[in-house]
Amino acid sequence: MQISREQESGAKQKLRIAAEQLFAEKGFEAVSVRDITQRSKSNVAAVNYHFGSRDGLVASVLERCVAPVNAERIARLDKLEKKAPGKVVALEDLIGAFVYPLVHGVEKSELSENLYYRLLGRALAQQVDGLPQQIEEQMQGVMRRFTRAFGRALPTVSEADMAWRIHFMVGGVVWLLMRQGGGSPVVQGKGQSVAIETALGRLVRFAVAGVGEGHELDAQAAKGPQVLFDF
Amino acid sequence: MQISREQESGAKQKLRIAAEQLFAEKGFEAVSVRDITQRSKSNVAAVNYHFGSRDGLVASVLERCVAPVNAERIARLDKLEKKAPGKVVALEDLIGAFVYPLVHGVEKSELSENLYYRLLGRALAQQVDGLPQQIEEQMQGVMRRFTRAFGRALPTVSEADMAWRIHFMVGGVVWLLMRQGGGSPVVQGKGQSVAIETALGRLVRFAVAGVGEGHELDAQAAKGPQVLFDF
DNA sequence: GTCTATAAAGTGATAGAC
DNA sequence: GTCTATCACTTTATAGAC
Repeated sequence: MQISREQESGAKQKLRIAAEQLFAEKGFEAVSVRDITQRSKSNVAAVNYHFGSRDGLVASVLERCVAPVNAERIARLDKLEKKAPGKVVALEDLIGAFVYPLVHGVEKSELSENLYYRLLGRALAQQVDGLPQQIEEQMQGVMRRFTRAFGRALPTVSEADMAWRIHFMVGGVVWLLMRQGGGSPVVQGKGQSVAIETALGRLVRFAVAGVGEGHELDAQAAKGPQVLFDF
Repeated sequence: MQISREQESGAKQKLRIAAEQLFAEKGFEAVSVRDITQRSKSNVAAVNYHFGSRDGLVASVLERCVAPVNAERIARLDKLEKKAPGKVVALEDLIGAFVYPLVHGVEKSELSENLYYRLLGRALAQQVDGLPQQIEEQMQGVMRRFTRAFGRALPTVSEADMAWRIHFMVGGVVWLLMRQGGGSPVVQGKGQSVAIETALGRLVRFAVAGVGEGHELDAQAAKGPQVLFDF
């Protein structure tokens, strides 16, 4: 039976889901083709038939994971910039547009919430070892657009400084995702597990303060370089 | 020849250095025993002789990497708390005590700066998949002590909220380390590579703002819950 | 499309010579 | 301590039957 371009056969889907689960649990390097075909109850040749190779499957999972997040980020940023043309988009709105799309794919995913976030975190962390070129370029495009928008929101912050602040924010995002899926609550002590929306809300507050650091003071008294925290 | 407890034989050291390099480059999962013995120009049995197993070598590298950082963190925190007994240690000093020890081991390391930070970042990120129990416990002890100290510095912030803020700060640390060692500059655009001290300084500023978020306002007008950034 | 069988190379670990 | 040879097993990938 012919299947439309957007769909995948049942066997292919079963394969992909098993792969996503295992990658989320153990990481992309620590899972063999046999682990995947065993869990999806298919045979060892299936991965190569449907995805060309193990690497092809990994790339496919990475793309399905990351691309929708980036698309949603751009869509939200577009909307914000169109809503008030010529005006500056507020910092908290920009950070929200960058952070909240992370929950966008969870409903469509066949994985549990925890596993989904863990997978997404691992996928984003793969930037360290290099993502497939296509995703890498998409990622760079997103970062460029957001860096520019952040720069407009905080004109007194230098481009290099802004890039670092965004970098630290991204670190918070990736770390939150990777550990959110750990099964055990992240917060020590009384720690109970917490919904991702709550955690993302806290992250946005944190990032607004960190990224906007010193800016409200520059704005109220824009007279040369501020040396508020000097150490 | 007998060697003292603190030293390691030349062969063992060569093995460890090669392992550290390869782990930093490719990650702990993606390096085989043979990769390591080839680079260190020893034989395949050497790893098992000196470290018991591949896992033993990984654990040894993780410990040599992480333990000194944690020890230095505790030492600095001790010093800060002893300097002004009964008084509250300032937030920026606490964050400095948590962050700056990360550069403590680079001089003693035989690795290049970039590789060293990449290795340290990967080691810290291993918390996601579980560190050896000993290190895990040490890590938890450090986090507990710092969380308490942070709580004293910012008494208006709830324990759970504080844990999350520290969590995001840690994310920034891990991400910075993992990407600092990427070879290519982290900062896009004009991006030139930057000394770790500069980057850590920026991270500290970011974290002081993020962790202390809303606190200066609570302090100047401590009248019930603040809803400054509500979205 | 699905599956078995198998190729070809790689894996961690170890016995035993030196 | 060092090294070679080798074991027992796993790895990705593919040829070819159905």
